[in-house]
Amino acid sequence: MTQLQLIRDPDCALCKLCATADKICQMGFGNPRANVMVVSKMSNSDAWQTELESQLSDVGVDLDDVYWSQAIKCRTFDQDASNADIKACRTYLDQEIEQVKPKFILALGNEALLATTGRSGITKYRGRIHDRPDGIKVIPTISPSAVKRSPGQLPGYYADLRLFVNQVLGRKSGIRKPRYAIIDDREKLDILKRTLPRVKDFCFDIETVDDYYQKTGKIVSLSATCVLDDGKLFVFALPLYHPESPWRKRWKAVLEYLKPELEALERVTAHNGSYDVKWMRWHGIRMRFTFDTMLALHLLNENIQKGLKPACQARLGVEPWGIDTKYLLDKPLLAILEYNVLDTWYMYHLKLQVVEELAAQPMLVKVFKFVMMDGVNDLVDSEMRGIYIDVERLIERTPIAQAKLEEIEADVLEKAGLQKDGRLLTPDQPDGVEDWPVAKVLKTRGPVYSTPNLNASNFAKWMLFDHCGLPIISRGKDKPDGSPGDPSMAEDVMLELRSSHPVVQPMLDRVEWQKMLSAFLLPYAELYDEDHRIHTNFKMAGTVTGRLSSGKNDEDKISVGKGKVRGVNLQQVPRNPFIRGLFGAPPGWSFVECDYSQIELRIAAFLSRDPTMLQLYRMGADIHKSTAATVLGIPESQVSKDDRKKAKAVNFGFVYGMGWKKFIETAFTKYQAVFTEEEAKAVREAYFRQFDGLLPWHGRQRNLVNKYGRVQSPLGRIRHLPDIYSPDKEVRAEAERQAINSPVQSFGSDLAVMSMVEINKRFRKLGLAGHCVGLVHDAVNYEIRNDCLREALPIIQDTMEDMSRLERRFGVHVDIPILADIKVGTRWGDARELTREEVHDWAA
DNA sequence: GCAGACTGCGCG
DNA sequence: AAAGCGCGCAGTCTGC
Repeated sequence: MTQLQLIRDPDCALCKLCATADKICQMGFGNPRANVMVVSKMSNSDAWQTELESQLSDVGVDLDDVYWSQAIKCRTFDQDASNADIKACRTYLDQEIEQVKPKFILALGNEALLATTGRSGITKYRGRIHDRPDGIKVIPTISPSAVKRSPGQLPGYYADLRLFVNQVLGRKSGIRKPRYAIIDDREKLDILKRTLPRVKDFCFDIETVDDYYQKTGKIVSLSATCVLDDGKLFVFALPLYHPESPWRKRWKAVLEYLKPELEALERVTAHNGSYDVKWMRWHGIRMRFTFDTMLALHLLNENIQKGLKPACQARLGVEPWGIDTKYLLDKPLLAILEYNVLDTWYMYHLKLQVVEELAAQPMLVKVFKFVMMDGVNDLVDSEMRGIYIDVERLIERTPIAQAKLEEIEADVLEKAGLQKDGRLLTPDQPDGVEDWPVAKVLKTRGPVYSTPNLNASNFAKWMLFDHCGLPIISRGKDKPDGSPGDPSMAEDVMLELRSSHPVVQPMLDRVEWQKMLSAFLLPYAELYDEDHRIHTNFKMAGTVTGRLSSGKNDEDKISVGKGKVRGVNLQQVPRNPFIRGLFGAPPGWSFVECDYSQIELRIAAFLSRDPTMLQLYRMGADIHKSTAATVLGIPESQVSKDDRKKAKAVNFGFVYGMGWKKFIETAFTKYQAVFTEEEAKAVREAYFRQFDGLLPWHGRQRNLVNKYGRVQSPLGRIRHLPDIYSPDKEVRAEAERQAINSPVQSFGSDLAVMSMVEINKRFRKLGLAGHCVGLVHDAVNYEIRNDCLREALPIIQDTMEDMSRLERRFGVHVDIPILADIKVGTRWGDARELTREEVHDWAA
């Protein structure tokens, strides 16, 4: 003990915390020879310590064998510890570890994770075993205080604690490992082929190298845990492309051999099956899958980690398993097969659990089936098909944008009074002048540009705020060391400075062109395939509300730039026809976009029961126009197009709880509309007088989330909002606003997905040549062969607007009209909106 | 050279 | 009294 206390430095000033700490540099306590060290963020209060001890005791930790320590040795609640503070403090913890020599460390919270492993990101690393260079095993989990704030985290937290104690006691997991058949000769392959028709549930997983659409893409193995018609389990591993595999040269033929049986499977289960199914379809096996454990987990709790491994560890208490899948072909085949099998084995057990939980909530089962599973299977088609891009236009427009950008940048430098060819700012920059140039550039380790970097870089900030002398209106976040953040170059700031200096306007202009090039034109040029199509990756579990997210695969995010990697976000294609008009339909086909008209506002009317909104929608009135008239205090007939646009900001903002302050801000940045404080307050008041059902609805949602910690969409989708239990009232208020928005957004998005599924179904039934190429929250995009337009257009619009399926499936009666607008053209950006008559009489 | 934090901006 | 919501990605800078 004395030895340990010697580590302490009561005069420590390595970080800023000592300024407010009630006791500086406090060491840990407990058994100085313990096998187990528990590291918290700071020293715990007595109450916390008692609770923590009882939790650990619950799962079987011997409290006499524990040394209790902290990442931060100074205890203070007046300021937050930054990563730098934690790192500074590590010296004491390291010495403690050195002296105590524990075999296992339980790290509670991100601070403790950082202090014991040097890694940051507790949600990523929790529940995994980290081997320190000194041989000590660290198991991180979330902090007990996070669990207090979010009681939904409790099961996962306890699972991590159990994993920890199992490691300490050398215990194995609850689920025994399976025996499985390795299909490595013709006879076994035939047995498999004969067995597949008896399979009632096929829980499968594949191991792969590279991407499915590349020539180098191979399926290394396929495994499944199968439930047979007699209820027995059959587990197999089929080696495919691997140096040690008997099928290494015939792996595609093997798949082809099993194709009829695989395609006939009744129930197919996978974890993130979109991935596996894409591979199978690419290799000619037209599989649909019926149960995705990842999507089920997401539906049950949108806030938790959805990976197979963390989920199984948390729910089944199994030990971490797995191999490094990076250079799969160099790994021993048997290890791969074992890993592959375990994935399916645990997936099967996971499914047993989640099926039970879903079954207890019949509404969720329907969302799962009709929105998620139906949706994800159709989205796989859309992703694989891709969206057609007009390569000629792309090639033509890219240099236009580049030239425009160069021109603007030259203008910027000229207006700033700088030379255009580099960092030299004034002629004959003498050495030692305290200016931007060489000295400062060389001090930073970033790239040294031959031309100035006018993005929000140090150079640009120097140019605007030092060289041109613009006032600093707002700054970014404070630096970790407490110094003030960098001056902001955000759009609203620039807009405000526009009149102060001629350099500002071209700076504003260049942002738009820079973004177009770097975020759209250049990536598109890299990503289109030989059929001139661009592919995205839709995630059904990518958002907390049930919306889809779109973009690259997670794995691909790292390797982007190292070659052609698929995946572009098709939900953020600029509305500007210069970009949006690049997408469209191939020759002979048309691009059709059908989007719900003001869907979220209609849903807000439906849910809030606001009489005025309901009335307006039932009359077919233009609610944005009406709002414009109300807030501007003018008759509707005098509302201009611009006024209507402003009213959109009003509607969408106020419906979800925006205050007058934020309203002034968004009205200015988004619509260049200037409101004074009084005007903004008056507008807000007028708005809620006009729609006097909205605030009571907000109140109802607030009550619900306060009472239950969650809210539900009309279809039963649940949004868990544990932040409502936060001691911080701003955090609670945020949860309340989310409680208002969530059911609306959720319902709207489920409507769009179900419409897509139904449209696809009807197209298939009628044999129409029309394919969904994307879904943008409240809009579906289709490519339709021209000769099918006549039949297809009314189907699309009618299906979108038809709410009778909802009534039949969910018993939800939508009592206001839901309308969808339809646009047809050869290109997305150029498409023309059709009247109802035109939709139903396209031939003309 | 990589990873993470942060800003800023594209979409609904 | 005050409070929009939901995403993904490019780019910069910093720490290691």
